[in-house]
Order: sequence, then structure tokens, then C-alpha cells
Amino acid sequence: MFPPKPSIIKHFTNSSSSFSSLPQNSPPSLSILADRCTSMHQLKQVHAQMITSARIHDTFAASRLLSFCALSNSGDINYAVKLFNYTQEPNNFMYNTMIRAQASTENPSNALLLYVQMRRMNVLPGKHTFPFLFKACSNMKSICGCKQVHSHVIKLGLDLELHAVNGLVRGYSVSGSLSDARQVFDEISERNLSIWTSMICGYAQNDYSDEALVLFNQMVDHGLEPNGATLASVLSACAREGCLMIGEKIEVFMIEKGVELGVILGTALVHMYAKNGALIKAREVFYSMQEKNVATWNAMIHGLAVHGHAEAALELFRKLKIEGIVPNGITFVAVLSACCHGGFLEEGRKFFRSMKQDYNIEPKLEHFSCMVDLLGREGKLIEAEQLIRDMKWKADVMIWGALLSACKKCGNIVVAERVVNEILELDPHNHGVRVILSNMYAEDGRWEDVLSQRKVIKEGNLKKVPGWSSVDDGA
DNA sequence: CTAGGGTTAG
Repeated sequence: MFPPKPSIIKHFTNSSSSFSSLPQNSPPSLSILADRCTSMHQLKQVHAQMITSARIHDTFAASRLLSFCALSNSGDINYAVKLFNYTQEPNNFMYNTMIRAQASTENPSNALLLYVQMRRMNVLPGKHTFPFLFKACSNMKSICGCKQVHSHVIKLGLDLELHAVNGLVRGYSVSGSLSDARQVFDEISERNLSIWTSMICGYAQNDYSDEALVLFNQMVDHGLEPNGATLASVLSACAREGCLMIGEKIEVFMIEKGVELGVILGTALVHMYAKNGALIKAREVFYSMQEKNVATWNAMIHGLAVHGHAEAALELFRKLKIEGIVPNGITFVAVLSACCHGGFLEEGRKFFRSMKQDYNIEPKLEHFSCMVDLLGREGKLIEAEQLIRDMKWKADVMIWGALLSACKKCGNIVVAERVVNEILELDPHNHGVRVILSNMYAEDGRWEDVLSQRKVIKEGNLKKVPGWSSVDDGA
């Protein structure tokens, strides 16, 4: 076995102070060096050293290298994949590390493939494997995946292990299967904070904010103290539910307990205040945050936009660009909402074009909805209709509905009739739109049309009465 | 030799 070459050690001592503390006469082992890497550049040197000293098959040392490449912020997942693939017999630590890394990439399914490979190679998964498999499933929103992994947890007898169970709750709840999540949750006799948080987070993320708040209360009643992650979900629920008072209490709690206001928690707080119209408080928090990301800006811009400060919202958008933050699709929802609320027709059109041209963001349904709203409010009904028809995908009832209400406001029956036909094609029993149309006819004094619409509505209602449908079907 | 949690729109 060769000791590491002095030049390598010297390189490390020069480039990173953490190495200088090592005793010079006894060179540190390669795995310790691997542990102390702070950049890929350093890591590659240790890797080279391992190869030249024929220690690359030392799985312990190799796994330290892998950890850095796969998990560190300054690592490199592609390098990790290569390293892993060159390892002849990866141990379960290495599999776990790779599964963990792959779970958070754009293709979380790779984590599941690794698991399959692991089983095929007869490497036994353990309690460090499952949390990340569930993470992969929740990132894919795959309930089916959760069920499959769940069965493996049971087979391996880990269904009482708290990390696995927490993964299970989180997997089901974030993927949208709240009943499965709740069933697992209810069956756990000793729930820790993470498990409560996972369940609360699931409710909050799937628009069951009221349930999230109820559960949060129960958790506090059980004597558990929330942490930052719990509070972020609860604040999000407060924002959606309009619970300003609870949100305020949470901020007081955070200050009392000295909970650090990081980007995520700060953003959640800004959003809570902004959504509830407490713009002064929102601003205060916003400007007090030393680190902000695009979500923070989005929350603030959107808050201003929908509470009657359209100009301020656009002003903040300009500031965002100056600060070098790259806007995303959500930013443009906020910006277009501002245009909509402020009636800035030209600017709205400009931003809508700019999304794709300048930022390569493909407009989604939400952006089209904003534009239809804006055009509709400004009476540009034909342009709005054309925009909907030009969309790559099929319009839904919501977006046609936005146009219909604009038609109603302008009293444009010609466009309204076309829109109603479109809606009825998507949703034949939507009599609400017939009511709107017949009201428009009435305002125009077209009584015969009113009557014919009412007749259809009446027949539709009769069908809903038990007993009538059979008579009708027989006819 | 390893563990996990959170934020923004509609």
C-alpha cells in the first residue's frame, strides 16, 4: 500500500485550511481526505490517488467519495453516477447514497431503478433506504410507487421504523392520497414531530388548509413544539385560509423562540401577510430578509398586484430584474395579475410576449387565464377568444368562463353564444352558463331566446329529480 | 461511515 504522494497533500494544505491541521508525518487516510473535500477539484485528486494506489476497490473509501459527489452542493451527480457504475460491488451504503441523490433530481424514477438493481444484486435495503425511496415517489407524485415501496417496507419488517413510516406518510400525503396517509398516520402509536409535520404538510400542499390547521392544533395539544418546517406549512395554510390572526401568533411564537427566519420560512411569512392584505407587514418582513429567492419576490409582487397596488407590483418586478433574480412562470402570473388589476393592457401584452422571448418560459394555462381576464376587462373580446383558440392545448371550463363573464360585462351576445357552446361541449350539464346567457338575452329584450334557454334548463333540472330520468329515457 | 422535514400562482 502506497502512502499518498506529498504533492497531493501539499495541494490540499494550500487550497483549504481544513487540511492544515492534519499531522504532517502521518498522512491521513484517503477516506478522511475524501471526507474533507470541499470541491470537485479536490475530490478528483483524491480519486486519482485512490486509483494510482490501487485502493479504488476499497468500498469504504469509495463510499466517502461518492457521498461528496452525490450529495454535496458543490458535488456532481454525473460524476457520482460514473463512480458508482465503476464500483464492482457497491455496498448498501453506496446504494443508499445514490438513491438519496437520485430522488431529488429531475428523474426521481432513477432512484426506484436503483432499488430494483440493489435487490437484484442481493444487497439488502435498510432503514436508510426507504425514506429516500418515498421521497422519490413524492417528487413524482406517484401513489402507485408509494404503494409498491410500502409493500417492501412491510415485507422487510420495517413498518414500525419511524423514518420509514414518516416517509410513508409524506409519500402518500404529498402525492395526494391523503386518506392513505391519514390511515398510516392514525395507526402510529408514537408520533414524532416529523410525522405530524409530514401529515400537516400533505394537507397544506393539497389545498386542505383547514385540515392542516386542525391537525396543527391537535399537535400542539399533544405537547409537541413545532419547528421551522412545521411552521412553514402552517403559514402556507394560514395564507390560503385567510387566517391572519393565527399567522400573526405564529410570527410572535417564532420571535419568542428565536426560530431563524430563513428564506423558506420568510417567504411563507411574506406570503401569509401579503395574501391576507397586510401589505405593510409583508413588506416589513420582505425587506428584513437578508436572503431572498424568486419565490419570496413572487409572493410580494403577487400580494401587491391583487390588493390594488398594481404599479407597485410592476415596480418591484423591475427591482427584481435589477437584483439579478431570474423570474419564473409564477413571477409572470403575478406580473400579469398586476396588469389585469391595474388595467395595463399594453404592458400585459408586452409581458406575455416577453416571457417566451426573453426568458424562454412557455406560457401555461394560468398565463392565458390572466391574459383572457385582462383582454376581457378591457373589452378586447375577439382578441381574447382568438388567444384561447390559439392555445396548444384544449381550453377548460375555467378559462372560457372568464371570457364569458367579460362578455356579460360588455353585453356582447355574439361572442357569449360561441363561448357557451364551447363550455357546453366540455360540460353538457353546466346550466349555470345557460342562466348567464338567458340573462343576457333578457337584458337585450330577446324574450324568445330567454324562453328557449329556460326550457332547456328546466328539462335539465327535471332529469335530476328521481323518477323523471326513467320517464325521460324511455321517451 | 448515512437519515428526513418547508416557501411562491390558480
